[in-house]
Amino acid sequence: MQSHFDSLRSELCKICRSLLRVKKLHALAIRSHLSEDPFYATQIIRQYAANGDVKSAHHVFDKTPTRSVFLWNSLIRAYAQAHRFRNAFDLFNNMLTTNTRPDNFTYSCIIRACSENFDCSSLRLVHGRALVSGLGSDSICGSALVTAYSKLGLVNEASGVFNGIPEPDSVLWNSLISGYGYSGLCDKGVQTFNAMRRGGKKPDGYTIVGLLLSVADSILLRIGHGIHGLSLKHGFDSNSHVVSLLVNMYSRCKCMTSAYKVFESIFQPDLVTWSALIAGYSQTGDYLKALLFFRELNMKGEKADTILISSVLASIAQSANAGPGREIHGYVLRNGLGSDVMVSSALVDMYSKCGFLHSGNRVFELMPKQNVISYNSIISGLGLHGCAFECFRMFNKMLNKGVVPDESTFSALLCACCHADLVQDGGELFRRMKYEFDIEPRPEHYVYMVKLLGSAGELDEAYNLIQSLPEPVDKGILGALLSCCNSCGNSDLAETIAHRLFESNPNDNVYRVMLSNIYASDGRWDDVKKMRDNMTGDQRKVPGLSRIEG
DNA sequence: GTAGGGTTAG
Repeated sequence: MQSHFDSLRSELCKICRSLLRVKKLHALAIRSHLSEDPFYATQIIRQYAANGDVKSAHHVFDKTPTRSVFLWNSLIRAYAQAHRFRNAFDLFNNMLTTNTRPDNFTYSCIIRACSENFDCSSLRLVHGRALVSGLGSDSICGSALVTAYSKLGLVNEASGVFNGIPEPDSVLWNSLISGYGYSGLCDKGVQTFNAMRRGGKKPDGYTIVGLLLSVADSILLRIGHGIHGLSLKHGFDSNSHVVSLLVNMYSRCKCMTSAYKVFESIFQPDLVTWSALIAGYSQTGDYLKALLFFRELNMKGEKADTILISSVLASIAQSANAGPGREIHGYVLRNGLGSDVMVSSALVDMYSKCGFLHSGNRVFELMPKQNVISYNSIISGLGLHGCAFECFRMFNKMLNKGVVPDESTFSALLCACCHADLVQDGGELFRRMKYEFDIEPRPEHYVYMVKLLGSAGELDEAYNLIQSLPEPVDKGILGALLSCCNSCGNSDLAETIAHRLFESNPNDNVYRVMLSNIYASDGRWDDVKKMRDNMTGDQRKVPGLSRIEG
């Protein structure tokens, strides 16, 4: 405990020393009559901003009578980096009323702020102003625009900006490649990369990262291998961004052997790379390895941060063994991370999935501020424990607090209705989701509705719901109805649904097994045999193993 | 001006 306080005190001292240095520098500039010089004032603003003291930075700005474009840019950037977007925009608007014209760096800073604030209309407005100012073919402004549009999901607009710039530099090429990466457009990314090479531009670490971003499925593993080869060829394998993304790419492709090989090849992996490996094991279901590597990291004396702790808690939730979760909860409290919304939400989920709903509830109630994810975690936990009416109360509390529900909130609520067989409540929530909250139902919402209707014996209603959907209907939704036909003993409807599933999933024997079971319960043994004879491949089941940890 | 890890949806 003592060493923990020592380390906190040392961190605090470092911050104070750094801020003290800036204040001393500022005082010195005042004494030397340099504080009103825009050059020195800009440097001091930057130093205050780097130490998180935007108020003092603004004070220096106010006291500087001659305001250069650098001075304006430094304060706008200070506000943008502190996520105080309103202040940054106001300052930008004030700047427009002065004789100091914003330059390409002012625009790029404010463009980035628009995308970080998910403010598409302001982005378009700023883009228009940049064009009027004659910055339409400026690479610096252009790369910020390409990135901003891509991050808001408007990749076509991003490529429009790119095409408007006659001689793109490497940064602009990289911005477009990353834009396709964020959008999951792997082919487009590779095409742009080839065009970049034809244009005589050399790839760098940013290029490789941009390309790797879209490789998120094992179908694309061949392309991932190719990009990996390219990064080795160009010597980017020691670039920490490239390395962590390679680990992440192999994890997303469910190829943990390769992910580990990359990790193992690095001399000193940083926290992000450790985190990518641990999250990879966690997300591919290998929670034991995830925990093992978390312990190894701790043994090295490295400090885990909130992102890493959240990943590890997700692993523990899968393991359904609260012991290590409690240990990590202790670590969280000792390190003052208990007020972090991401960590607390992961704790709520971990406790409820490990069977300790009360502990999860307590963490939830002690959170200084809850967001949509924390509410989703507690609603899901309550639903999992069969407390449907508690879920509804929590949902109302969430609405009263002004927290806007999302798709996952309704997944958790509908799931709770399924657990408690509340058909009418489920139907009402499904309607509210669509019409009151304007959320388009996703396949899992239909799965819950079909399960709800089916388990209440309302198979026709469930079938009508499916018939209202455009083709191709998700196999999970059809599978849910097939399963309900089994419990209700409706073999006619089961045949119709099963044949739709056979057509779209000819190699998936699970639906043949389901239909044959329905035939069996009807005593239609000839049909059972036919169905079993139609199966492909090896049908032997691997025996399951269970374990309970005390 | 461009790049990396994250919590909920059983």
